[in-house]
Amino acid sequence: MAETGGGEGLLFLTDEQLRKGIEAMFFAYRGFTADPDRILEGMDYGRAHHRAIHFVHRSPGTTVSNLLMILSVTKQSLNRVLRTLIDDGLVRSEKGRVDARERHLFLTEKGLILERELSDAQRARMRAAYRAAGPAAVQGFRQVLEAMMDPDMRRQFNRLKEGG
Amino acid sequence: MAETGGGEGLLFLTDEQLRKGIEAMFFAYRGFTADPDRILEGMDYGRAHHRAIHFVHRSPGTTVSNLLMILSVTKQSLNRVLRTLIDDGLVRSEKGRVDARERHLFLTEKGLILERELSDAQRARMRAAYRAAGPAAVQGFRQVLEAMMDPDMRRQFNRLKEGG
DNA sequence: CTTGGAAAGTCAACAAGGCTGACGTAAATT
DNA sequence: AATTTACGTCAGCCTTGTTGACTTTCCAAG
Repeated sequence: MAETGGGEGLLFLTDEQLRKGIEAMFFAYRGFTADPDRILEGMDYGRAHHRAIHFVHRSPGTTVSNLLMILSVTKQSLNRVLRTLIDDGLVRSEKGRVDARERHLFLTEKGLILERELSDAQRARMRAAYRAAGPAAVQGFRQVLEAMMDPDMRRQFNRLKEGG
Repeated sequence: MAETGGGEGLLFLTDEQLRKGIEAMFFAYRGFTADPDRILEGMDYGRAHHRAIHFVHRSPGTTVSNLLMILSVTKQSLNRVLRTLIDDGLVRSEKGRVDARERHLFLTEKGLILERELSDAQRARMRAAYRAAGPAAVQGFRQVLEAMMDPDMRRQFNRLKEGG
């Protein structure tokens, strides 16, 4: 808990420990995406669609440029994904009332159904991991992840945490 | 620490908490790969080359099929990456002595130099995150990540932890 | 009112890195 | 001798990222 003053307290910072952490991130991230990937294969969608669906669901009415910042991709990349989701009736794009240049994005009923299926799967794995590790571990998990983000992303992350 | 028996102890398993964890993984993984990506852009290499270099360095003399299991890609994908690394003199491929069908992979001097540059950058970020979060958090981080892996990958991960 | 710039959409072309399928070769195993 | 294993390679396809150029729409400032 307290700042470890002595030498032995820093054993968790050895190169070997760090390497284990790096490999853990690598293998865990695969598990993290495995279930949604499985659901999406066969449909015409991929991980990029999942991400768009997630963040539109997360912040209904968000704009395209907002989404661009969060996802850190080019508008061409995002547009290709968004185009198919809109054409397939999963996402609704609504011209802004205050600023008509902006497009506000929402999930349709159909979109909500897929979102639910994807996030149920992903949450189930997360829940199992959380339960297995316990609440104290979860807190540590969150702390390390947050510290690992780029400052810009940490800001995005914390904005999402608070605001709707 | 102990198994939380009551209801309040399970607050960390709410959908909202799980969603935060999911988004934390998403943003953190970007940070995790950002530094090596930056180093590799401009060279003819990408994240796939980094992964190959990492695990060859990790287990010198490992075979191609071994690497295939760890990376979970097809031999065609791996071969494309390995081919360029061998041609560029970063990786050495050695015919097996006991089983001459196998190829054992090693980093050359040149390969070790790039590996060092990449892993220094990635470890620096990891170290900063670990230091900021503290040893208790790091332990929790590792526990949750390990619980999140697919069983096969967890086996790979733990095999790497022990064996050279 | 005009003009500059921001937000969005679109077309085209390209690259990385996944994938499948098919085929070949050398070496080990049966 | 026949089969299986480990590896390499050719060809082609898909997703998802990239640049660059161009248009439309619209807000806001001059």
